[in-house]
Amino acid sequence: MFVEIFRQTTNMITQAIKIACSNCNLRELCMPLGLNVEELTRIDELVAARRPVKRGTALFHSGEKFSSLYAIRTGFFKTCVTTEDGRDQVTGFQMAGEVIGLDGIVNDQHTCNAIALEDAEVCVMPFDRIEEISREVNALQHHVHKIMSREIVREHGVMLLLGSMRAEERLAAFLLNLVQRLEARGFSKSELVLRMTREEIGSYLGMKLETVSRTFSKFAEEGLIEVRQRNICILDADALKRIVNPPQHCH
Amino acid sequence: MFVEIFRQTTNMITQAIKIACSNCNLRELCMPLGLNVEELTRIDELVAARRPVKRGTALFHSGEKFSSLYAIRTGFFKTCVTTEDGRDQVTGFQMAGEVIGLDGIVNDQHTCNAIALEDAEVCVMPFDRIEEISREVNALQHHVHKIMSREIVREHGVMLLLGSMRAEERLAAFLLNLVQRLEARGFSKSELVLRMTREEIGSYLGMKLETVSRTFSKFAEEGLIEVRQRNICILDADALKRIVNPPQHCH
DNA sequence: AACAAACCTTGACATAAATCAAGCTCGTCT
DNA sequence: AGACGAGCTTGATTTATGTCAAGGTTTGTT
Repeated sequence: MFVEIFRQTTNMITQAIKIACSNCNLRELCMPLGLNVEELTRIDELVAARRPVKRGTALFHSGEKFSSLYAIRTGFFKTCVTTEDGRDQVTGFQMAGEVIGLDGIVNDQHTCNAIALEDAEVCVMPFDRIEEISREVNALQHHVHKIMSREIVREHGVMLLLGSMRAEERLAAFLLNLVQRLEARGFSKSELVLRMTREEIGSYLGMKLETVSRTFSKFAEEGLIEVRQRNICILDADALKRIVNPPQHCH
Repeated sequence: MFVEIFRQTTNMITQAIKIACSNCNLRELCMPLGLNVEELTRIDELVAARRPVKRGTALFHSGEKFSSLYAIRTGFFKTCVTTEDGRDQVTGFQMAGEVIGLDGIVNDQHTCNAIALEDAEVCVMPFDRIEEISREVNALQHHVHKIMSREIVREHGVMLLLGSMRAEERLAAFLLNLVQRLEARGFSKSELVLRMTREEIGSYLGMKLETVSRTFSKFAEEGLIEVRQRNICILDADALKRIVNPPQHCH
């Protein structure tokens, strides 16, 4: 009996601690900075629940009713859109601290699928609650706007990549972007483990998996990277940067 | 003296009428629906000014400080991003009732250029005012979120197009999208005048201007459209749709 | 341990689109 | 009116990437 109560109590405490953004080490990634205590308390009400997502399963599907945004706590996701005729386009890869589900707001239903590429956990933030608290906490309001604007700008970058770069440039840009985001999360800036297949990379970058593979091999031959399956080691980041942004000729 | 006062008075009235969203025939395109009188009054405070933009000139440039969103009243814009090495990517074409400038929110400066493709006029909506009124008018708050979400979803569509479609499919999708938006504004669903060059279309669709031109010619030969310079007449919209979404085989 | 299923790599060949080049059309400026 | 320039079309050729195919590696399962 006593043991049971103890267990319940610690569970409740654990829950309370687990759910609170104010205690979350990812807070600086998904929440606004410089909040006072009162505002922090309000923010803690944002997250209704945590939800685990098993590798290979969907956090949400295209067509599903939209109700919440999700902040990734752990794990790695891809989002992809599918056409009627079965074409599939990966629209992004998301990691801890990033927010997904923004596509669902406009028509109150999701327009893409979010698939976990490894076992993951997300914070479920009901959107009506976000809007409610946004009205009171200005910093949150602006933060939401920034997150959406950031996604728009990111997609501009992808359009540039897809619309005007060649395969090598795309893959170099992709790798640099990944390590840069991983570095911001405290990981190495030279070693990384790809969580996605060559085919998923290819879909994102608008090229076939064989071309992805060949381009990896080419980079490896040239000594820019080391490839062992999904383990990539970046040996010459500057060279990759030069591939993305060829230095100008002065004529 | 009397004449002067009269002139000033009518000017003020004209200004008041011109500026008010509540009197604007585009309101249903850029503003939320179903507002009460009180809310409408608040909304009218959103637009600080009208601003004319001459053909070929920029509404804003990449790098410029962000302060406002712009609702297009008349005219036609393109937005484009430029890389250090001079590559240029058109990220969108915008027409009356659409809102531009969302890219500037995240870093407080614009990340793309907005160029008028014909003489235009925009409503200047200072963003801090938008945020302020959003806190009071829930419908506006949600509307802003929807506009941003819509842009994200639109860009997903462009990524699909750039990442997985062939030249003909891209151009067909482009034409169908244009007439669909024009139709929503009361224009013909079969005739349209392109406001942009073949090169700008090509930049948007990730292909060269020659390929755009050839593909137009091919569609014309096949009787799907009629092309006379920038005047396009859509003769067989269904065929264009079939190009974008090839009908499924039943195996 | 053996096997299967994904996933990845590499080669040979095919092709869509880019590039290069020439000439045309239309609007506009002198 | 004539000339110029921007924009467009079309042809010939090249090239980057896709396609098809075979075999290799890793991981997970019975």
